[in-house]
Amino acid sequence: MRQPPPVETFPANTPAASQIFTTVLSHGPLTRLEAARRAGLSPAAVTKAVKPLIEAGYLVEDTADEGRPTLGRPANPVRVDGGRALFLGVKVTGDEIIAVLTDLCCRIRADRRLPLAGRDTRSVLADIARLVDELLLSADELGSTVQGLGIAVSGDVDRAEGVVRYSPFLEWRDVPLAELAAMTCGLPVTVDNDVRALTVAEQWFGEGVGLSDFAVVTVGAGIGCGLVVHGRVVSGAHGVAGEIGHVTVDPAGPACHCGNRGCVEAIAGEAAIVRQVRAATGRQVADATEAVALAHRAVPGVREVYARAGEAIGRGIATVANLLGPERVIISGEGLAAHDLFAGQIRDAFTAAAFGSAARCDVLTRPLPFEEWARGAAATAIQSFISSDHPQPSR
Amino acid sequence: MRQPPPVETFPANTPAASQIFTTVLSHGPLTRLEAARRAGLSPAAVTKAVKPLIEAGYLVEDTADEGRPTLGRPANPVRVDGGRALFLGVKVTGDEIIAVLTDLCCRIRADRRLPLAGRDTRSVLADIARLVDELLLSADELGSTVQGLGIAVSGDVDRAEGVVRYSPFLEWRDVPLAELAAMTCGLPVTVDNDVRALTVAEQWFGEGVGLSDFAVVTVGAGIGCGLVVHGRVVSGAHGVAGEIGHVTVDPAGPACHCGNRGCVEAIAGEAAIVRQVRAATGRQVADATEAVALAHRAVPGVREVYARAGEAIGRGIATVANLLGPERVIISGEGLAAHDLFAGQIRDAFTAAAFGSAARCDVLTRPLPFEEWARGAAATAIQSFISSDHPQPSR
DNA sequence: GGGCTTCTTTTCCGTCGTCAATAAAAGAAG
DNA sequence: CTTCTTTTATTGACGACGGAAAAGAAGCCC
Repeated sequence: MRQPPPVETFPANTPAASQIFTTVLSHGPLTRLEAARRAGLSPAAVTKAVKPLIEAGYLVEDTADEGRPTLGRPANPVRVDGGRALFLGVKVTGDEIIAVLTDLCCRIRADRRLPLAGRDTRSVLADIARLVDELLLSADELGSTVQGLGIAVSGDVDRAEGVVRYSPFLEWRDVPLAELAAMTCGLPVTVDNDVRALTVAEQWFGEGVGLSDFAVVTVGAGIGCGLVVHGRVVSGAHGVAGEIGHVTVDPAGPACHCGNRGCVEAIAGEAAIVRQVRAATGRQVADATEAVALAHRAVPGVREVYARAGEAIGRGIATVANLLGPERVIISGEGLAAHDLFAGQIRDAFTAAAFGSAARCDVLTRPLPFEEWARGAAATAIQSFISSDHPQPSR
Repeated sequence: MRQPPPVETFPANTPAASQIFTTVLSHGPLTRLEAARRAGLSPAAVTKAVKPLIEAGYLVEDTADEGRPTLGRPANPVRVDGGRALFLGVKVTGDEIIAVLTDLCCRIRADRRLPLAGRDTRSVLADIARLVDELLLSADELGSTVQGLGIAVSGDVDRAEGVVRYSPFLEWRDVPLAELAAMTCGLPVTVDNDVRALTVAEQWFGEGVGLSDFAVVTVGAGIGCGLVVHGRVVSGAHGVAGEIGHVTVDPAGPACHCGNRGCVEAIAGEAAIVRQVRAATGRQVADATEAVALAHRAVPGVREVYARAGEAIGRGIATVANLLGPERVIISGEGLAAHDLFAGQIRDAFTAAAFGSAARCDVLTRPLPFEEWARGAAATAIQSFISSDHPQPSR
């Protein structure tokens, strides 16, 4: 195994410094005055926080002198130097591992995929280590060092403890993944639920920037949901939240693997759609791609399946909006390949079922390449790095 | 109009002091060491925070020396002196006003009810003023002074601005109620949504004490829901949240006044139940009380109506649990008069529809006398008083 | 080159909370 | 009856942090 570089500590000890850095990270180049206003702090505090960050190379002065007002001393915006530090993000599914190398601004610099050799902890860890090694080489070529590794797993994950409590796809229970991976890779490791990781990425680097209340809904094999309330990602008292996939939208609907009937996932999940398309056409349909193709060829009955799926998703989103009143809902996921097939139904069902001001919620779709999941994992690593609450690799 | 007493300022300027006071308020008598542990502060901080609070009379040393361990210096617990300050809580419905006088510990000391003379702002304000005056007299008899007034109104309320954005029952739009009432009564006024006010009361003085994630579901004329996430009451980006009443539980269900079908409220709201009981029995049924009576007399078809209502409520609660993963759900409201008629169904439907760990959520029912709504309003006033973010009466 | 405006930095200061040492209040031991 | 032990509370020194205000800096305009 390659020896990873020594890990630095981030020179933002105080809450204010951390907050200012995050503000600049999310809102791009900012003058000190603007940063102060955005973070609700005094300009003096910004100067004090920024200085060590510039000295350490995490921030740089931006000499973009355009659109400057003609009067007064020119502003001196600062921005994050993305190349200053690199991070790894790994998404583990039931079949494969997707890994990305990102910079500090969470831009993807390299990526790798690897089919899963086996689902036992040992095998998965070995596969992760292999991809990590490859990406560490890419990092060397970029002339920067990797400061953390984020791993995203679907299921019940305790981020604080770095433990995968239960993963249905991997059939894992109480696996201390952060500790294990830290020992294997020699990097600080953050482990989180995949949808929450994606939500963090949206919150810091995507369409959730600056919003204190929003939701991310992922449409794919499952239907997931990440929630941000009061500016924080919701984890629930028992580590599980955002199970929009198992919100009942039709008590008379099809049975779901969860034991209930008419869950969103039982109508709009990938498996459910494939099953319904098969039933409607009487043809062999292997996967979602084929189902979409049939729909686009206007095979009778297929579009109706997607319409029903869109309706279920729209109702689910309306439920979230009615309960939490988010400012925005970001719909994402592999399932958006079929976007044109149900976008209208999502919108209609949402509008119909959203109550009062909840309808003012902004619903947008955002196509999501699969690497995005891994990028989410990297975002959690960046978050941990900045908050300096890294679980130290214990070896 | 009686001259109300001058308003004091609460001697807990620092966040830590405020937090320690709140901790003692919610958790009853606490030794300084315990309070420190609970609030996550040093014992020294507690001593410093407690001293001025004792001097000002808000805290008193409790000399309850029972169950003391036999060794070491005896602990010296402190508790809040409820009688030190009084508060008024007013709940305004479409028909009447309920007002309570509480002490600092939010114990009800006196209460009044008054049918609404009219629904226009002027008339309602006059009625509020009348009840406030009466209760200020009671306050004099108790030998303490009133430090704030809380008003709870159903609908879309902006607490920070003290404005009722929209109240369907009163047909109000953008009424600056806090300012108006402050001028009329000469007290600091806090205005909040009624369900949120009740949630605050549960959070500080009820079954939500010590929980960072829980929900309050009210069953009555409407079905409401207050949410606490990350220890804070959720208000939503547009001021509306917790609309569990308009979560769809059966797309084939009865039409709701909100324009949708199969909302929880359209099945389990008071009006819906009365309508269904009428249809099932063919009898004249005036209100919920009669409907409950019919059910208790085992009139055919009536119990089924309640069973359906319980199922709808249970599903709604399961939806909340699936999305937010609260630690507890507190079911409350006037509708609980029919508690025995649907408690079983609520529980069954919840268990069936709750996914994974969400089912570990603790669902409890809590009968709620109508004054409790007004007590919730008082709780918001207490909260404002302690946080010292009182909107000053501007006159 | 002053004057003006706006952004940034510096210096000083008050606040707050922790640390570590000390005091206090018992019962237990001798 | 004194001293020790144990636990709780208080004190005072200290350091960190962020704000206020004033000074400095860097342009444009005349």
